[in-house]
Amino acid sequence: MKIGLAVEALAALAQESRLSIFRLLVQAGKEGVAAGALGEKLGIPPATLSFHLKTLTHARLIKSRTEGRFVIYSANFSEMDKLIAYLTEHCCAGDATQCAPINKC
Amino acid sequence: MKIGLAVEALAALAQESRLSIFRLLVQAGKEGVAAGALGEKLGIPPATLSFHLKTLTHARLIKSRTEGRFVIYSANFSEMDKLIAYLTEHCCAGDATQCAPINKC
DNA sequence: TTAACATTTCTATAATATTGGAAATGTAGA
DNA sequence: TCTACATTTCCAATATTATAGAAATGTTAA
Repeated sequence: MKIGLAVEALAALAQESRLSIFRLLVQAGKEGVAAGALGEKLGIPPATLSFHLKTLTHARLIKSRTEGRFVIYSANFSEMDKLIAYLTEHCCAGDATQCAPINKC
Repeated sequence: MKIGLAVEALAALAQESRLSIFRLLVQAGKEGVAAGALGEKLGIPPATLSFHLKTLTHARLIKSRTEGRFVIYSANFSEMDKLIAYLTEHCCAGDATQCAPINKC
């Protein structure tokens, strides 16, 4: 992963509404959640929600598919894992015993 | 972890200089690196570096100790792990087989 | 094709973050 | 104490981001 993409992903998550959206989608799994349902659950007006969804999508953290009139969003798990790997890369000068364990997803 | 702290940590990492500083410290391990050495390695002027170190410290992602005239910074590994756990919490509606594995530190 | 609905784009305003020079602070050795 | 050095604070200019109303777009069902 290149630093620019990591910064973009972190910036996308560094905002309360977007972090809530992302975590909700992580918890929802592959099936995802419709845009409207997200907005209703989080109390975010349509235009604002759309702005945040675009930001998360551009950062590759979420993806969407269209089903009829609905746009269903879901987390991009492999990109999340890449980001985490980037943060922990070459941790502790190679001495893994120094590092606390990371919970598996 | 509360969402406000997670947002603060992510915002701290969502900036190229700070992400570089953090990764350098993650890779350095417990011993850490002096402020000046960080600035020199990354080509960041003192005032700017100090601003970024303060931001990372306030977000609890790094910590410092004083040794003579030097201030030695090091990564706060347990806080990093908490942040990662917060992002992946309750992943995939409890179906762990849906999720890609996360590399251990 | 018309009406209802879901979502996005456009736009302006308000709020927040980044940068680095200059000065201040604190530490150590002579 | 005096001087050199490491780091931080102060400050102002500049850049970036968040918000949400209104209008536009696209989809479905009757």
